[in-house]
Amino acid sequence: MSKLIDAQLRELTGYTLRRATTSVMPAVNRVLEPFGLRRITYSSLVIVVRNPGLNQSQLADALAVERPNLVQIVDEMERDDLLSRERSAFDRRAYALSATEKGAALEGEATKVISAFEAAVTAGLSAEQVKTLHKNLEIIEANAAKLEKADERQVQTS
Amino acid sequence: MSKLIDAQLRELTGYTLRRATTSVMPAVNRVLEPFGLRRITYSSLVIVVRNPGLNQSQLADALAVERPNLVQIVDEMERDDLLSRERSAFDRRAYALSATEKGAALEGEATKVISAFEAAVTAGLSAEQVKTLHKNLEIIEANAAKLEKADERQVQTS
DNA sequence: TATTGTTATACTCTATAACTATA
DNA sequence: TATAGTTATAGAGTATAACAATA
Repeated sequence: MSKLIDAQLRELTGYTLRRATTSVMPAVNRVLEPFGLRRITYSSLVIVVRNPGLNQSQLADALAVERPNLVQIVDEMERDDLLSRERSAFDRRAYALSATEKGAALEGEATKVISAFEAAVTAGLSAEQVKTLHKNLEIIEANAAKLEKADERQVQTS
Repeated sequence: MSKLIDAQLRELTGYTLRRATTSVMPAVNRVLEPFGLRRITYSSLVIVVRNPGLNQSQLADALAVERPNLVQIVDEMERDDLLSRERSAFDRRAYALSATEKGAALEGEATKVISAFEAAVTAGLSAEQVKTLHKNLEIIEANAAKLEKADERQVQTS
């Protein structure tokens, strides 16, 4: 019954996207909870492990998070001894971020479980279908970003 | 540069989904703003127009919104004269929701603009590719919901 | 002048407990 | 006992303005 009620909305990419995200996010949180991680701290850890020395602005940019909001995220991870802030030798305004041993180890363990979760959440889809899905989602992400940019320009000049 | 930094995360459905949603939602909001609507009120309006007489619990269920959170949404739409609450003849606890003339007209206008937005946000994808995308997103939504349900059972019995 | 990190703040979304009136 | 709608509330997530230190 309720599956038919929103039939028209199911034709909309925005709605379908939102429904899938709302369903998946709490599930991801549950997977990460035993590691003391949440989505944003796990994502940060993955990036810092693979890009040691990057600064907070670069991390915020990579994750599409506002700089002010990243501060408390990095605070939390530093407190949990997952990463460290060191003043950059080149630019004393910036902090060079790097994962601690504990952080790198935790990332490895969490990634194993995330991979298993990934398999479960994409059950019924082939590897190629998943790849296509990701590609198409990135196209949509870029399209929407372009629309927003155009809209901002319009607001500024009007 | 920053496109490569999160390469590993881009392999994850949860991450790619989240990024696309975060990009699309503000764009949808901008499209609806001139109509005095936000995503949830537009979605509610579409459903009520096509399912007149349904009650708030049914609407909340269809939209995957918690009942308490729907109250203020319906309040807002009633205040804006988009829909009306009438005590159900069959069950005096429930309200039968129906769109006002103004609400129905607004839904029609907003849907036209949303359709144009839909085309812009799926630019580069064929109608069939979009259809497949929606189908696969629904599979993922269902997979995640199943995982959450299983997890809840585990918590209850442990 | 511009940028890095920061503080303060506010708004939206989401979730839960507990109440009332009906069933 | 259970359900429909409601109130109150709290926690995430997200966004902006403004500041000090440094470039």
